[in-house]
Amino acid sequence: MELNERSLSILDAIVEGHIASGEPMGSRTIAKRQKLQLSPATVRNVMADLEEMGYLVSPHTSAGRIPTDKGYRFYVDTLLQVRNLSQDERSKIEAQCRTGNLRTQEMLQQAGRILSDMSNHTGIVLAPRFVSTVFRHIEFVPLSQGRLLVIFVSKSGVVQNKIIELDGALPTTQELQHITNYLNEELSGLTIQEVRAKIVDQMKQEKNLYNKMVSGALNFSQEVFRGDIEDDVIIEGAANILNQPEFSDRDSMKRLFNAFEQKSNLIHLLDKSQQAQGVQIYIGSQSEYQEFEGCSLITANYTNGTQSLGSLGVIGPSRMEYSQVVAVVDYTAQLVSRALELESE
Amino acid sequence: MELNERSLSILDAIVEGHIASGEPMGSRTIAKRQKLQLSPATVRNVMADLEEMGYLVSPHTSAGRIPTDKGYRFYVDTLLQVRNLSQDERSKIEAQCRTGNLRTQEMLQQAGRILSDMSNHTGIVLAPRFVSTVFRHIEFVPLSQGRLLVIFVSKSGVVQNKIIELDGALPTTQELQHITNYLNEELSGLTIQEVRAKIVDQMKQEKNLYNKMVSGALNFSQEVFRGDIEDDVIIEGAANILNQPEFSDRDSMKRLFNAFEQKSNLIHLLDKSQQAQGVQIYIGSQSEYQEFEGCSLITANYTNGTQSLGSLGVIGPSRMEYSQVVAVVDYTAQLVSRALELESE
DNA sequence: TGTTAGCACTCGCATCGCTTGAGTGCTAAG
DNA sequence: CTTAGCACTCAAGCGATGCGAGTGCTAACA
Repeated sequence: MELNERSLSILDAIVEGHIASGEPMGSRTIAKRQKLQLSPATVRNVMADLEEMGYLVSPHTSAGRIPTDKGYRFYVDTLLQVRNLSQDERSKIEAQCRTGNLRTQEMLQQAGRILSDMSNHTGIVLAPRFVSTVFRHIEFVPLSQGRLLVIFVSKSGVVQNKIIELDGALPTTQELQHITNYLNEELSGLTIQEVRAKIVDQMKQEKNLYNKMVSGALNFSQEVFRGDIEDDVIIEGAANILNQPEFSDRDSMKRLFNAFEQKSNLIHLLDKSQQAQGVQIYIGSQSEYQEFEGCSLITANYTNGTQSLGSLGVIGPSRMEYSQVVAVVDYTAQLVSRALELESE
Repeated sequence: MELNERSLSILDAIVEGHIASGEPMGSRTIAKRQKLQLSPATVRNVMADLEEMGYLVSPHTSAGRIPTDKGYRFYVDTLLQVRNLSQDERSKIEAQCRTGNLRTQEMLQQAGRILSDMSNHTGIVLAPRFVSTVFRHIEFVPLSQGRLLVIFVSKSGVVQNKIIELDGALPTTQELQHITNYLNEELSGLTIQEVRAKIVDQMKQEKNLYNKMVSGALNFSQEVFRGDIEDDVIIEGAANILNQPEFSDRDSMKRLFNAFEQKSNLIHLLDKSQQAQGVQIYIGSQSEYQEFEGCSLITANYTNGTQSLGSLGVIGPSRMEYSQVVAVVDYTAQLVSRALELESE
């Protein structure tokens, strides 16, 4: 079934009207604000069709219509006109985004705050995924009881650390120094993924050489780079959830806040979006996670010029001003990309 | 005005009853549950007195009485019987608190989660204050554009980093190596505060020596240790706020969540409690911050055996089971202290 | 003098019935 | 195909009412 010009225009008016007012839209209201002069009755007929096709529902018999998830989906895919940010808004974002000599982590946090402020929803940022960051520097600090603190620095200046526990003897300070030098020289400039591959590769080659020093270092390195460092999600403005009338019932609020605390599902979604180009929009249950029922998630990936590093976005009720939020997310992602590009020169 | 035995007992019953049920307590209810057999009328008389003295209020004419902040204060100071944790609860906390080879940061986060879970409120942990941690190790990683990444490791294994921007020339790799060695040898084992003092001290001494190498290093070090690294607050279970009927209105929820996001006031309170010994209880507006109206904060400091490092606690509505929460906070602080004690051996 | 029973009074809250108005679907005429 | 008209539905607001929990006061009692 095709949607003709008129249906599109009416659907558009309903979605935008509902986004603006929060109320169900009635035929009269739509008929009034419509350019093409139509009577309420006609609008009602079209609305009935749209409801049948699953784009609209009415919350109860004598109320107007509101968009379904499918309706929103169609709207953002087909009807949405992304507005341009005003000069004012741009410079506001830029001013906030002054990287100065912020650490990358702080810069990303700042980005999250901007997303939250400018959208009035919740801003989220997936920090550069550890396994795909470019390795710059490694350092070891012996702790007590055979435990070794390993500090990684990525090319973009993100610091991560973990503790490894050694069954055997702790390397001597000197050995450690050698290993540190070796790793810093050999592995700098590779991503963690590549580092892992390289270690395995070299272990094969060295196998028969019996170069004790190197093979010891390799064994040790494998230990160091094994296992995951948890990925970091930055969430800013979660309290804005409380402003949204759609989340007035405790349950959905609780669900959302739990999702924020658990993070794992959020990471999964953001990760998916990191692998895509440009702005992605996930709507309600289509995002496959129950927690996000009634929510939309607007994300974009950011890069260092060549490679996608992470993603950022906004989460809020399905009824949000997509036009505004998409623009903000897009622009913020661009700024972050630019900052990281400079950073990693 | 003195409170006699009977008044105390009645106040106690009112506070505990209200904590348990959430409802205002009427004279009949109290008269029933009372050991000393009294008629409702007598109880009413006493209640009227207690109200006059500011320990109770009635939300409206025909409702029972609820405790005021002053009432709660009196209750926790005088009447509260801290219950002992059951073996079950203890081992539950211990099991969760398994330090394993967690990093200190993770261990503290875990503690926050326990506090939240066991109390059904929000758990907060003030990580060891940076300026009073014992310095173990420092490392420099040059970044692009004259910026230098400085990584600090404290004795307890907490990693902090910051970026400094150098106006002048970046030291050469070799100079940096020297400075690193110098700092690691000279300063290891001091707190950051002491480090700062020592640098200033040495600068005075070296002033006339024209030992270029050392004075260069000192100048540089001063730069490195200048300024603050923000203190870290871990907040777990913020969503539990949503379970509390007392925060059902949007406003107070919003206030609280904003306080969580801003953190600064929370840090201030926790810091105060870090300097005290044992369990502290702040009630409602007595905590001097408006955001925490209607809230109580129960905290305890933790140590590494010799020195107070930070503090942790639970924040929730004034109407909370103090008896339970105080026990949990106390025990968790003990466990964390013990873990850090081992750590820093 | 302190305690208690009794009683009148207050007030929040839930319930019920009513009205109102927004909105719909259907039908028949243009 | 569009539109006017009409009967119908239903949420929401409003006022009246009754109920019950709880109080304060007074007078009687130990």
